[in-house]
Amino acid sequence: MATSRKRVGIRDVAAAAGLSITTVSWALNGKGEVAPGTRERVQRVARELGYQPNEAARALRTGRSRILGIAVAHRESGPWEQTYLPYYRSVVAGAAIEAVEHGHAVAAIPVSQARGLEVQVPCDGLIVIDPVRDDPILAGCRRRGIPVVVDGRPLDEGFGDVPVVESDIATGMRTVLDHLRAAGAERPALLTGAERDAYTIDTERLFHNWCRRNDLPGTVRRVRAGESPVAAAESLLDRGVDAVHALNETYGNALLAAAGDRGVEVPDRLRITMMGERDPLAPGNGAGYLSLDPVAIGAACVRVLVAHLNGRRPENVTVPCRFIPPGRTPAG
Amino acid sequence: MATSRKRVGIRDVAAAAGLSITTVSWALNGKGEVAPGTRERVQRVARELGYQPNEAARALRTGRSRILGIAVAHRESGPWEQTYLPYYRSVVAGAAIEAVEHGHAVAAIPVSQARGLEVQVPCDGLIVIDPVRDDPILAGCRRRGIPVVVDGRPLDEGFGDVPVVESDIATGMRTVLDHLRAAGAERPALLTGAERDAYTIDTERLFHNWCRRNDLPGTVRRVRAGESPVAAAESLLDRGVDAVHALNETYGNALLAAAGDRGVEVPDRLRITMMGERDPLAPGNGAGYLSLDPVAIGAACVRVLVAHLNGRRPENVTVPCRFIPPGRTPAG
DNA sequence: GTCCGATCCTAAACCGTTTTGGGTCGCGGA
DNA sequence: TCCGCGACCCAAAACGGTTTAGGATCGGAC
Repeated sequence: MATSRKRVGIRDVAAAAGLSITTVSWALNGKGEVAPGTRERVQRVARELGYQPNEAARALRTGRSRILGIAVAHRESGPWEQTYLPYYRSVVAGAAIEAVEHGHAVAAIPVSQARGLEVQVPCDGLIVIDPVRDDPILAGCRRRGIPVVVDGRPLDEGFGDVPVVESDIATGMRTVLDHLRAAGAERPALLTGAERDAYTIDTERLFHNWCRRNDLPGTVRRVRAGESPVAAAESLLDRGVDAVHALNETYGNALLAAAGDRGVEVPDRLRITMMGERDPLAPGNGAGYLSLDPVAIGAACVRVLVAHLNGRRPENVTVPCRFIPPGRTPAG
Repeated sequence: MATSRKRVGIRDVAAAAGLSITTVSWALNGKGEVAPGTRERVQRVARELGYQPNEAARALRTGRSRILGIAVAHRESGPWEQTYLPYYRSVVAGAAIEAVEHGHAVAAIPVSQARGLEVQVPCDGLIVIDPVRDDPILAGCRRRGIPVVVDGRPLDEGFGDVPVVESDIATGMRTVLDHLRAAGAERPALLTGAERDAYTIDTERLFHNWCRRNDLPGTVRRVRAGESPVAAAESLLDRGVDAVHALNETYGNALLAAAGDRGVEVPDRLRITMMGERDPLAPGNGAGYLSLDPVAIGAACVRVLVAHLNGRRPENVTVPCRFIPPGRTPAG
């Protein structure tokens, strides 16, 4: 073993087969005109020598690295990790699985608020999740001319040409709120956050509109920065609401905890729904879940990006949410 | 806008600055001897021109792509998705966050049982999760001479030299079982699976040993292939056990469901623990969790791999598990 | 016999960097 | 004056593939 220190390159294969490197390249990649017998022989020799093409060289020449970058925010603090990180993970997983169908791999590239992409890697296109205002990544990609798709409505003007993959939270919110109402809600509430991102703003707006349309009083409680979500949940329950939708799983769990503390039965006396992932097979906890279906979103991003790479005109996509109604409560 | 169709390369910067490309490369990368004023000027020109180096070319020349591959299994079927996929996601997330500290990105590369890596990308090293017997990926990496680290004991002989990152389930299982005993268990049981992988085998062995050491009768129930986990859980409860540890979250959830069905209170009349992730902030469901801490494992894999890349002798690492004791049950 | 197209193959250019091995210049010491 | 030396910079050679442009061979049609 350890036949030689150097890696075996296409030249070695050509020499061993007594052919030119062009012919070897053609034979292995199925291009050009090569006699069937020759092709077969080349493949056998390559296999015997254990030849593996240098992907960097190939990427340089062809301009394609077969890598799709996905910019994942890299904050470690507090509630963020509870709510967004799981989302990102699932998007990456969905993207990775879809990408392989198109011959690509997915590279998770951490980004920081300040510097944008933390590390430069060769990639054919980039998926940007939740772009921020004046997003340095979008600007960078535009400069470098690499195709982008964003998940979540971009806040900046001037990026009207980048394709967008979005969750259909309009329909999702309607489903959830209709569910709450059908379950008997008369005083619905929303437990939301102080952050003014597109998702929060949209959720609040949809809640307001739904309440107005249904002629119901809508209570909105924002968890202030630094405030304990459980405390906020308790103060909300004090206001006599009978159904609450939570912006994310952190807030939803806070509601469940607050309800548990004061012995309010879920979902019989208090209906709770929240945005978040939930394993449908896990024992129910009385709450309903509206899942953004991040795996589907990741997959959709990849499809749009690959279409873009292949020169097809990319189109915006909306991904339906999944509603998981409350299951049976555990332990009786 | 659209000043030119071609991307701006280092030659353009050199021309604009009236220097050679060598000097530009040195100025931008902080190598060689360049007059401070010149360096500054180059940086300014490069910024003005929006120069971004071609990473593929750089990777070809330097032999480093700054990408760490992570081979994630890509099966979609049944219980696998419930238990292993979340684990992989978290490993990838942990690896990505750690990798950026070392200037690398992490590429998730799906693998198939048959073909091994599904797509070839340039990467400096590879993390292989749960290597299988006669693993084609390990063999491929050995041929190509690219560094590997595996998570989970490799089953093959002949790979004694690849560094291993492992969960310390020996200590973890002791913690869990000691917890069950302290909570009053007298007839402990293990709900395990039919798969004969290293993790299952080890878990069963550790359970047996612990029971023998503690002079307690140990009941083992394997969920057969195709059998419903809930049915298996019920048949186990029929045997009069008072504490059960489950191999994974699927089985643990089945136990919770079975207990709920027959009105057995958890954890008062039946103690349940399981391997699996659990958000410590989520409302408790009465079960204890032993987390493999996949985020920490991903991070450890990256550290070991980077050490390997930098020529340091890589060492095996064991990552402690995290035990999350049962929280309060929801809704009272 | 010559011309032609089909078929198989080759030499060389190319992709955009990094790195090697000097080259030039000005200055101080012998 | 000449040499050595440090500081600064440059031309050209890698890196390892893919692709282009073209050369050789051969059978068949005229």
